[in-house]
Formats: sequence, structure tokens, C-alpha cells
Amino acid sequence: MDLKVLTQTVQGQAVRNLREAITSGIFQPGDRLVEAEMCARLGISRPSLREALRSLEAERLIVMVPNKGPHIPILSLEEAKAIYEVRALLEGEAAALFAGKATVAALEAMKRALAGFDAATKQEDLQAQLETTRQFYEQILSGCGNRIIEEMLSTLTARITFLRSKSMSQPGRAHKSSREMRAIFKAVSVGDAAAAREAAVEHVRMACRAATEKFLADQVRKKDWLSRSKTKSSNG
Amino acid sequence: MDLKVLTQTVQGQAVRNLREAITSGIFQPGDRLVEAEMCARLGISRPSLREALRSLEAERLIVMVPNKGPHIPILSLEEAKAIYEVRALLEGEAAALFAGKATVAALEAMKRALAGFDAATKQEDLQAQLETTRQFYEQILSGCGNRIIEEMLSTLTARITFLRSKSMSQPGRAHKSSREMRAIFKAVSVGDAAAAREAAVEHVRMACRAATEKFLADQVRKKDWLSRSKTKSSNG
DNA sequence: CACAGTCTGATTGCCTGACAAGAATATCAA
DNA sequence: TTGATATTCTTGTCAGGCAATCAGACTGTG
Repeated sequence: MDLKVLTQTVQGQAVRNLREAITSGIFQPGDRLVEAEMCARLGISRPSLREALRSLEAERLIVMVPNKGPHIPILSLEEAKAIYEVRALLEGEAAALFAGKATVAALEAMKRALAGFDAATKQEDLQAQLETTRQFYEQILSGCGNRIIEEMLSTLTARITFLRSKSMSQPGRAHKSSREMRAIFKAVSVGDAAAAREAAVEHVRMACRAATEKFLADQVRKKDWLSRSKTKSSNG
Repeated sequence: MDLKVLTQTVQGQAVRNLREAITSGIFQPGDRLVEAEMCARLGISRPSLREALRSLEAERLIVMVPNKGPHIPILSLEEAKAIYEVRALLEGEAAALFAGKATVAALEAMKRALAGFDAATKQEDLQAQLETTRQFYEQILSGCGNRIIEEMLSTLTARITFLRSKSMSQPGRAHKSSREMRAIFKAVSVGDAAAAREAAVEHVRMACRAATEKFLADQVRKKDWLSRSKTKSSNG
């Protein structure tokens, strides 16, 4: 049992709340975060807020341009791909390491997460899909024996969470995702490190492809919208 | 030509200076950084300092324990090994990617860095060794086409810089290091991605081993010193 | 002499208030 | 419509202050 007393600092809570707000898409890429407004919303002072912002800046969840303040970065396709590449590398390694040392309890937890994911898919509950996926990976990452991989991946995935939710909602993606995760599960449960790595890399590759397609589709729609509104305004 | 105007914020300068101070070993693992003292040294106010500290905390260069303030973290051997493992993975990937797209200019720069390294070794100039090593890797990382790898590695290497300088000073390590880097150079210059990855991974593995040996030796020496001083004090 | 409890100075976490400088926006002349 | 100017917003930074907490000295007790 964990008896640790958790001292919650105002700054720490602010970081958590803001991180949650950013990754869950409450703030959109490009949005400015006006300090005074954030202070009011969070109920904290400006110095504390700014400390929180610096933490988030270091996590690359926001960018702070001098004299222009904090805003949500706009992820380029190139950068997103680079992130997926590194994710593939790290998750592949984690899966391979985990394959050699998976405990029964961890495998059980993964099985439950998979079942939960399929249930969420049936109910079209996007939030639950992301949560069960997280639970699935949590076992791999905490069980792979390398804390640094876990650390790196948690910041990387945070940066693309909003992409993930978008790509997961694409038709057919959830079922494919389920199959890919089951492939990972199968490999680690029989202790096949090479296959586990391969499956994990494949899963990220497919997610990357889905996100890329979604990204490009959104871009086309945006351009379309811009040209239409332009015509409209020049007419009006 | 880069015409960008660099607006130096007080906070940004503080982060740079502190980072430099930490990685160069001015502060030792376990040291406390008293805020008032740091403010005085840096000539800045406490809020600005605290912002800087939060940035460094997110980079894991310091840890901030509530009500106890910022310290330099004490790296465990296990954690150091985990960092080296991830480094091997990322640098291997970077080298493999770079092998396919190395420019002549980049290869020239690497050759110069290698020559500089050997010169530094001859003069037993540890600082120059680290700097030329950095220059060598800079080409690989900036030329590999994946900015995220560069980003991740820069924070990872910062966390173990003090280990690197220690391990580099071990007898014979510099010459081996030079040979290993030349192997990387050779592979990338002929465009052999697999060999480049292999060589890069091997280089990190050897560095890890050197660091581990140094770490254990230091630990023994420390224990020795402790027991001696204990005897001393009980005698006096 | 060892040890538990108490006290005090040092330090942190956080807040208010303030002000100059830079950016964004509105206003107005050409 | 364009260009210049003024005004308003925001940010970067500082000073000062207060309550909560911690570490180490101090003290009384067995």
C-alpha cells in the first residue's frame, strides 16, 4: 500500500490542469493563452501561473514567444511524423524488453484493457478508447524495466494526443488498432521479443498513417473553407 | 545568413547559465540550490529565477521537492544505464538515417571534429574532447532529418554530461572513443545505414561500460572514505 | 550519556501590486 | 486603400511581504 502523503502545490495542480486541458483539445493549436485570463480561470496568481507555463513550455506543450506570450503550438505534418517515428522506435524497444519479463498480472491487465477497448469501440466512446489504450501501454512501459523510455514517451504522446483522438475516430481505424494491439499482446505473452517489437512498430506506423491522412484531409477542408469565406467576404 | 534578432529574456539567460553550470559540474549531485543565493549570483529576482528552475526541473536537470527547494538529482546507476540504453537506440537510429543523406559538407565537418578530438586527446584537454565530440554528433543529429531525435538526445545527454567527462578521463577511453567514432564516420560516408547504426550503438555501449566502471570505482572510494573518516572520528 | 520533545532561524510557496517596454489594434490623414 | 500615429493590451520583470514548513540547535528526562 502506498502511504505517501501527497503535497499538492498550486503550481503542480496548475500544470496538471493545463496539461489535461491542452491534450484533451480544449485549447486549439494556435490559440493564445492570455495570462490574466488563465490566472482567473485557475484561481492562482501570475507568478505561479508563469511557473506552470514554463514547465509546459519545456514539455513542448506550449511555446512562449518573447513579448507575445504563450500559445498552443501548431504541429506541422513533418514534426508529427518525426514524433511517430521516435514513438515507433521507443515503443518497439519497450515491447521487446517487456516480452522477456512480462508478469502474469501485467498480461491480465493488458487483456482487460483490450476487452475494454473493444467495448468502447462498440459504444463509439472515443474517450474510453484512448483510456484503455493508455492502460494497455502502461503495462508495457512500466514493465519494460526502463523508466527513461516511459518518461520520453509520455511527453511525446502528450504532444500528439489531439492527433490521436482525431485519427482514432476515422472509420475502421479502431478495429485495426485492436487487431494490432492483440498482435503485440500475443507476442509478449509468448515471450517473442522480435515479434513484439515488430508488432509495436507496426501499430505506430499504422497510427501514423491514419493521422497523416486525417491531417491532409483536414488541411484540404481548411483551405476549402478559407477560399469560400474569402469569396463570401469579397462579395459582401 | 541568419538575421534573426535574438531577444534575450532574463529567464532564458538564467536557464542557459544554470544549465551550463549544472552540466559542467559546478554544482554537484545532491547540492541544494538556495533561491536567494541563486538570485544574488544571477542578479535576477526570485520570480524569474523560479521560472528558470521550473524549466530545468522539466528537463530533469534539477528536482524540486516541495518545501525543500531545488537540488541537483543524484543519478542512480540504474537510471544512468537506462539513459545510455535510450541514447544507443536514438543515436543508432540517427546514424542510420544520416547514412542515407549525409552531405559532403557534413562529412567534412565530421572529419574536422575527429581531427580536433585526436588533437585534444594528445593535449589531454578534456573540455576540447567533449566539444569536438559534440561537433561530431551535431552533424549526425542535425542531418538525420528527424528533429525530435535531436531534441530528446540533447536533454538526455545533458543529464549525464558529468558522467561523460568522468568516464572520458579514464585511461585509454579517449583512444577507443576515437576509433569508435571513426567507425561511425566510415559507415555513414559510404552510406551503409546498418553499419552506421551498429557502430553508433557500439559507441554508446562502450561509453556506458566506461561510465559504469567509473561509477562503481567512485562508489568504492566513497565508501572507503566514509569508513575511514568514521574510524577517525570515533578515534578522536 | 542517549534520546525524545521543543524551539528558532532559514527557506520555501504563494500572493499583491507595480511599471516599463513591446505588440496589437484602432484612428485618422493622404 | 495605404501609411502613419495614437491608444490599449499584454508581457517581462521587479520589490516586498506573509504563512507554512523544514533543519538544526537546544533542553529536559530517564
